[in-house]
Amino acid sequence: MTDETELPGQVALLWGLRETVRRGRKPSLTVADIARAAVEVADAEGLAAVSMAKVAARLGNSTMALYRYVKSKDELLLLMSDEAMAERPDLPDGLDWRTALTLWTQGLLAGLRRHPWTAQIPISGPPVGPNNLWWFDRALRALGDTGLDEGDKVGVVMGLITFLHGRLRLGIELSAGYAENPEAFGGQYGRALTRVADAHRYPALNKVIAAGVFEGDVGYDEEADGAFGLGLYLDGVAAFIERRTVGPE
Amino acid sequence: MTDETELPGQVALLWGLRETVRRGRKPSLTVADIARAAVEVADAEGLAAVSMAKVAARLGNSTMALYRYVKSKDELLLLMSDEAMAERPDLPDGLDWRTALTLWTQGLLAGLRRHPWTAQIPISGPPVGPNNLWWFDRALRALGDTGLDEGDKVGVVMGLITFLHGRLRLGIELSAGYAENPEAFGGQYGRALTRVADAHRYPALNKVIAAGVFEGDVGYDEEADGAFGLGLYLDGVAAFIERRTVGPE
DNA sequence: CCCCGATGCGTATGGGCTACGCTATTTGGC
DNA sequence: GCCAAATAGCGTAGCCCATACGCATCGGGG
Repeated sequence: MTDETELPGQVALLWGLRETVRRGRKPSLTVADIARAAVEVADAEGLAAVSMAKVAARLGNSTMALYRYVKSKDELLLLMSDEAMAERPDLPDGLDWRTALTLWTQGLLAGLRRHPWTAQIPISGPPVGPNNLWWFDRALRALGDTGLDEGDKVGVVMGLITFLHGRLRLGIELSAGYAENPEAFGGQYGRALTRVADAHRYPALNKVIAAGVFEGDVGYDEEADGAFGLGLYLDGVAAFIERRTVGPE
Repeated sequence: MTDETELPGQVALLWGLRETVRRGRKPSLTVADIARAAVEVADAEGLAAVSMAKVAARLGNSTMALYRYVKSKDELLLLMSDEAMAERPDLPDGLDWRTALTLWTQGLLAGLRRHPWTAQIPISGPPVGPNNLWWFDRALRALGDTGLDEGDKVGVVMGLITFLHGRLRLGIELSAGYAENPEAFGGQYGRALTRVADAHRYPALNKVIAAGVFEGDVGYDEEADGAFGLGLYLDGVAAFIERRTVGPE
């Protein structure tokens, strides 16, 4: 029971733990090279443009050479989703939990904005890559001195991550769509809705439209919602911490 | 300015507003038929299995026939993402906002659990389909008598939807992965982490592991997080409503 | 009754993933 | 020094996919 529980292959892959080899031709690539090249393609041309052939070409190898490093394209996608979070900002220690989590969120979102395609990669399991775990650890650390027990900390962080994944999809993906196709938004949006959503069946929606909320651009104001939705969640966390630390102990 | 501002083609498609035709052969399908068939395929075999050929076969038509109704596969995906929310539960009126939003959330999540692939469809614009707008309207209605102004209501609902999208990805997609591949989770998860995440670089994470939070199954407890994360957000909303209605007016 | 216009669809093109087997390269053991 | 084993690199080919194009087919208006 000391050591050799076999690691799930994908975990080993993410951490670069390949058995040191003796015989045979030397590898000309590393798994990390491949992940980086794939991320570059996705950043430049979108996730749909990531093909084994294109990634291989960027590395100066043939398509099939990649399969010596990666079992399938799905494995490559897994690598990419860890590589996308590779940029780790400086997060100073010793801040109060709310400031720390706000900075953490901003840092994470900044990274995700650089790789908006992460939202399109299906999630196949809990986080196991080194970069994902680093972010997880830093969020837990921010809650270090709140007096919450470890299980509650995980709950709070999971909730926050949950929120951010939604933010990624709605905010970032939506603004990417906006950048590509502004005429679908703009004043047209509210006007199209009135044409189609009659007041009888959608009363609350029509009240919003009548109040002019959708006038002008609907480009999803990052700043506003970032402060808004996240702020509300953190308010809830604050209330939770108070409840927990006043009650027991 | 009375009427004929051209609707964006995709909006017309979603609402079934095609010009009534006079001459020519009769269509054997409707756009709704196609959307339904595509949803059935995705439910049964996953989004990746949705191909024009498979959808057409299920309808007894040839592949190319679909292109008389839909310009591209992307348009079909748009139709699917509205069709996936077609089931509209009874949401009683006259509840307080918090109960109403909780019920709303549960109803929405129940639908999404039946169509977990929705998380993988890229978002290309604001909601325009009839079903999406129905859900939007009902959430706004739940906030009807809170005294918030219309813009704030939209903010709260957007935040909630943001949260739910994350929930969809992390909760639902993750449990789908769990169902397919339980051995990647289970007790193995915590154990794999200790093998790989050394205590020096991930101190907060290791404290959590040491506390036994990851013992047993990590199947992402739907109930727990549903109440947990959502509850925290709603607590924040409650504080917000209080602030807003006490301050002005 | 005929013909215009719309639908249905067969074919072809260009791309994608990946199984398979051959070649090239490296090194451990003798 | 040399061989054999082990490994990397990759060309080929099979299969599936989205979709452009052109022709066959149908149905109602004149």
